[in-house]
Amino acid sequence: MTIKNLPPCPVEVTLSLIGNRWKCLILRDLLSGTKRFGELKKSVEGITQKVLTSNLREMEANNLLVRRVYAEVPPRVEYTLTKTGMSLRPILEAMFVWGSEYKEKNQA
Amino acid sequence: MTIKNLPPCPVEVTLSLIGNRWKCLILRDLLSGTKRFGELKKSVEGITQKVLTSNLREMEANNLLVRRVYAEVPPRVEYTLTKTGMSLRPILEAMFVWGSEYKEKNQA
DNA sequence: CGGGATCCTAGACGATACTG
DNA sequence: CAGTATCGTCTAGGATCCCG
Repeated sequence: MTIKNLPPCPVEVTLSLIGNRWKCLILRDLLSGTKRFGELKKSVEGITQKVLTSNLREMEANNLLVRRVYAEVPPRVEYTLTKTGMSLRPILEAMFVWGSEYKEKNQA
Repeated sequence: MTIKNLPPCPVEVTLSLIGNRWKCLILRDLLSGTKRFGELKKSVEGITQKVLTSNLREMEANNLLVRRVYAEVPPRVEYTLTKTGMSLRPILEAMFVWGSEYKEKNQA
């Protein structure tokens, strides 16, 4: 998926950028602020480093987040949402709200 | 994914039910009202009947839609969102809004 | 028309080892 | 610590055929 040549339907545009489980969860965890690679690996339950890396790279390429490398030993790499990435918050919030209500109804 | 035993995080709950491209698109097309199988197959661009069927079955099992079969020849099968399915509208709307803005910025 | 049954493939994902 | 590299697995999805 190039950053150009987007689908005609806006919903599909969104799906092409965050239309997978992992990206949504990464997004969820970065909305509260900058995080290191290792922190994300812990908070995004069940993800492997390979998959985490590839998803982060794609999101970086799509301008949803920035990757900042610090020349230290041991190395430190931090990920921060861009303004564009931050603007996805309403979607995640809607998902949070709906999920909460669904849980309440179907599990309580 | 059983309807019980939901993930702790509400966002993950939502993802477990509509966390794939096809379900979101099916949802998008059913929000405007009841549709027949063949109509969905056309409007959900690129989906095969097998994948459409399996996704519809899962969404039915999760109580997001109802399947109504009419004893006619040729057969007619209609799909309608339940109240729960309808309640996902805000998520899809948020995706629509974000996708529109992203397109405008990155393609215009 | 709306599937079910079958077979097959690509790509997503996991596991492990290695490194600057 | 945060990766890259390699290999293996597995399943979502595609293609095709058939049927009530």
